[in-house]
Amino acid sequence: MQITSRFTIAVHIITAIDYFKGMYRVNSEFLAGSAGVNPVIVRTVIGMLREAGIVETRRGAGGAELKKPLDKITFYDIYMAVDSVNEEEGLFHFHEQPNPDCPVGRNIHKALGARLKAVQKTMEEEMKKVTVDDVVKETRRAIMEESAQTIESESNADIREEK
Amino acid sequence: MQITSRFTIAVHIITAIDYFKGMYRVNSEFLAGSAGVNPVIVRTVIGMLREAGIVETRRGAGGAELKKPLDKITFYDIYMAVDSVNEEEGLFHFHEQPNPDCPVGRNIHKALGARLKAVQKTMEEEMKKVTVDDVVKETRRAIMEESAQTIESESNADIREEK
DNA sequence: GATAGTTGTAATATAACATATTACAACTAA
DNA sequence: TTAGTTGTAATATGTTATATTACAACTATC
Repeated sequence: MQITSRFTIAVHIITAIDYFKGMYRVNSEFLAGSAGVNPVIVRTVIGMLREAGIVETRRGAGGAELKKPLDKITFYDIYMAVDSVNEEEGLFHFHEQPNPDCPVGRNIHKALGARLKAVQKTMEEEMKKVTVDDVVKETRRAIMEESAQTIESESNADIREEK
Repeated sequence: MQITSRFTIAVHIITAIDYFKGMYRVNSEFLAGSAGVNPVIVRTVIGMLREAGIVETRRGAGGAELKKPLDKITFYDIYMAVDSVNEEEGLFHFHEQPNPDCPVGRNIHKALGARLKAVQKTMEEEMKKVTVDDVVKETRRAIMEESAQTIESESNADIREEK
């Protein structure tokens, strides 16, 4: 099982909001086109990012913009914002009915649960060390290299642009 | 989304195999009763643990036993054995159709994927540090405390036993 | 202030996947 | 030979994520 794609969609959205700001009206339709998902999903994810104070949106006119500098938005912030993992249940799925009539069944949960929580914590701490800025910078670099190659190959000027 | 309960079931099974060895015939039915899951699930999980060289089973007579000492079985071993996370796809679910006509859409995957893989790696390294022995020891301690309390309270001798 | 375009959200549908269940052939200890 | 068990396939059920449809609330702009 995997952590919801809302997480990677959120990172994509934030990156795109930053990249296209000023160039396009960055609304849910536009972002949905970039990420290849449904506009309603984008609105849902953006709604969650808004509640977390990461983006700002406007009805009517449309368009989203960032409320925090990229290097202050960690993977953990996003992970929490989009409810990547159920708060109560945690990352690991427990089998729910260990037999209370069995000594192992009624006593393992505590020992196991504590250790799984610790593993999850380790992962989350690691996510605090990564920011969207890291992704944006590398993505921008990749885009530049891409166009550099196009020029290098002296092919022609049909540089593809997003619609 | 969560990591499959096969993982916690596997830890439970290994713990129970150790705890009840010699006392009961530890077959899939018995273990299913302890963990509160279907016997076929137990057989499936045990099958995966067998392929990983962690347990041994016998047809006919039934019963499973451990092939490795508890302190040599790490959470990571089990996590890998029961395919907790899809080998190719990883822990994080990527939105699969980022728009190739969009510079962000066709360039973000690499930067984002590398960082998610690193996070996953951190988690897995942490899982290598925990062994089933840790869980078994604490569970045994809990069981002892439990019966100590029963004696302490001088209630009576109706110490519950697994069926 | 009417209009056109957008967000926020509910309701529902579809798809994907995990777990449960049924069934039975292969096997083994006694 | 028998009784009991494993291994596994096939199928059912349940749960969750994502997609889709629909529309009221809202806002910039003409």
